[in-house]
Amino acid sequence: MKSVTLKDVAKAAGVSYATVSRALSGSPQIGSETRERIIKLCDEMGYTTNYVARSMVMKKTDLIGLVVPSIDNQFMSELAYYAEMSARAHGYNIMLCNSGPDLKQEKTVVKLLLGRQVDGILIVPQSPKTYENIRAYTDQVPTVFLSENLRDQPQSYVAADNSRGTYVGTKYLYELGHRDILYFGRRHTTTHQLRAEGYMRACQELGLRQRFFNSEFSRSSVDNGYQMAKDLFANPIDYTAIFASTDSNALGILKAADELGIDIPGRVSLIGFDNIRSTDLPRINLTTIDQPKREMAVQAVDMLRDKIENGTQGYVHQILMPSLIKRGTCRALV
Amino acid sequence: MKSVTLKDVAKAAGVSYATVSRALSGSPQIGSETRERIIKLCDEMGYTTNYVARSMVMKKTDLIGLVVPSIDNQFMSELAYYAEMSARAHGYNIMLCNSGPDLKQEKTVVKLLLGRQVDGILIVPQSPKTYENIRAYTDQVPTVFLSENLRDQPQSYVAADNSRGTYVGTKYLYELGHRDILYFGRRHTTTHQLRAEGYMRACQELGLRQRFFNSEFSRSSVDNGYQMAKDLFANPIDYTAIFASTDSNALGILKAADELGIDIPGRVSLIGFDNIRSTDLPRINLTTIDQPKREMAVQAVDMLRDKIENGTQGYVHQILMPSLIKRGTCRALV
DNA sequence: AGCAAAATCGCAAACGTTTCCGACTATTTT
DNA sequence: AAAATAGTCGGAAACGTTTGCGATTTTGCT
Repeated sequence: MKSVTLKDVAKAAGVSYATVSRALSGSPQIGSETRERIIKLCDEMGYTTNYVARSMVMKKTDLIGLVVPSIDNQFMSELAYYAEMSARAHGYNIMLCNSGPDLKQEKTVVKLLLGRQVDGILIVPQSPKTYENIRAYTDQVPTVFLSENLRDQPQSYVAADNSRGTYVGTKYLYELGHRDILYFGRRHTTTHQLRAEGYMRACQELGLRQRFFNSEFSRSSVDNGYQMAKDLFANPIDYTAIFASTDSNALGILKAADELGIDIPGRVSLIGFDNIRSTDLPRINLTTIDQPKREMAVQAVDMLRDKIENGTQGYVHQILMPSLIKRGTCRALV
Repeated sequence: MKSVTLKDVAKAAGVSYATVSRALSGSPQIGSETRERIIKLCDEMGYTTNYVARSMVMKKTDLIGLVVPSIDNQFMSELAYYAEMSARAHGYNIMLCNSGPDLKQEKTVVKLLLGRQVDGILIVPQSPKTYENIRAYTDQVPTVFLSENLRDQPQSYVAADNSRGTYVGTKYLYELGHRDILYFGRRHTTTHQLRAEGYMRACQELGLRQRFFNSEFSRSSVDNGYQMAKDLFANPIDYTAIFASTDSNALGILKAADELGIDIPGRVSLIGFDNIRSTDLPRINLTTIDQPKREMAVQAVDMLRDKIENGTQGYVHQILMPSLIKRGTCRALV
């Protein structure tokens, strides 16, 4: 359990440990024969540099704190995957924290991350209140928000163009012949406001009536989508398509519809948003709007690296293009 | 960006920084009035203890390395969720690494984690070769394997009783009236050997013929399940049920069957293994064997904590009970 | 009131690394 | 041949914390 230190190999090599450090770091300030001798000795002795000691003097941990509401969630775990891969490719490691359901825990974990001396924080906010919740810390360490649109708030973030997503989605529905499109979902976060706005803009251009069915729940899960959809379907169905603000909600709608014998897409077409993995499953085959999760994640770590390594100060907002994924839950009307 | 240190609050309080340290750590070796005064001063000044400096002297980082093949995977992200929650509840943070597709990357990341001085490593192996692959490191730091059954190898692990899972699954199928049950899946890891064994044992007890259809792929995804299933269904269907060694494979089978017009569960019943989230989706509703992911994760970090904190040496094998989840893809034969 | 004991606090070492600066050697220049 | 220069290397400080030990003060007891 006791690991070999610089001092150990220095003693073995008969040099000072400053020399060993220089040999490893590739400093020009050292002879090439001694360097090679030391390097060989290092891996013979199984030396690996102690990053916590290194971090101490370098005042840099090469650590990025990644905080997500819950990693147990297809959307976030996909983001996390790409973020970790990209971060590690650039020499960073990821410290993962679930910010859980409440704001208190979210604040707790970013405080923890600060104590860990992370070089930067990548956070996908759990609620619109997150910005205020952790604002006291965001000026202590480079921070970028991920996936949530903060509009023009003074905070760097990368998100999909949510408004455009719903816009092209309802246009697609229109082209399929749909004239009565219901928008299903909450509008409590900026992201979801934008999604609703994209729908509204398309409706205006197309001369369509705007119809909303709002979920009052703050968390978007298939369960509450299901509950809401049962309420929805208790009323007469005077629309031919539903735009769900979220794939999870769309899945809930699908479940309710199946139970009630409402044919999708026969009776009503359905389109979701996010393109989480589950939408591509057999029998589900949900038409949806893709958020470019890979791009979002790598852009976010690039942005963060820029702040960390170059000390870039201002706030940059990166908006990525979503794309329509045509699958099986939208029917063309004759 | 410059954070306040012990020395800063010591100066402000007019005491030595040793005193401040003791005040925070709750040492009895300090007056209660000075303690409270210092503590108040600390959060006035926004002091948070620097964990890297602390780790340096304590020779303990309170860090657990979590390495998974890819966090982008429902099964692993669920494990990761519970592991992080449980770890943090006990004062540990999680350093997340994807071990990627190849053994080289897996070895690389555990070496990295060693350099990071993590107190322990939690690893869900990417292949049966993982044990050999990282054995050089597992005696340098407490390590527990997660989800993969290592049989009686000298390595602590926690896994589900895979053999029992398939055993009760095929018994269930039998009770439903099925007499021709095909086992679908690879058998290259110990875990999958055990699953196959459970099936075989049940078949022997029940007097059933054993039928196998093996996937030669090493990775279990819905895509290769789909490819294999298309091959399978090219042959005559002389069985009434399929036991898929994995939910992912089961999903692939479902896809192939739907395309070919083979009714599930009308023509053939289907049961999976793992109980990943997707199996509970509408229209999928896959009958499956649940791995108790939450229990597995918390038991794994408990085991790791025991090694870390108590220096427990030996190898302990924790086998958790799976359970049958009856859903809609298994039909009773009249 | 005097002394032992307990309580409280400061000093300084230590953890393992990086890097500035100075010292020493070998090489080149005048 | 002497001096300047370049090339190598070691000494030591520094990063921010914890903690053993000693010093000082306060308390308790007779």
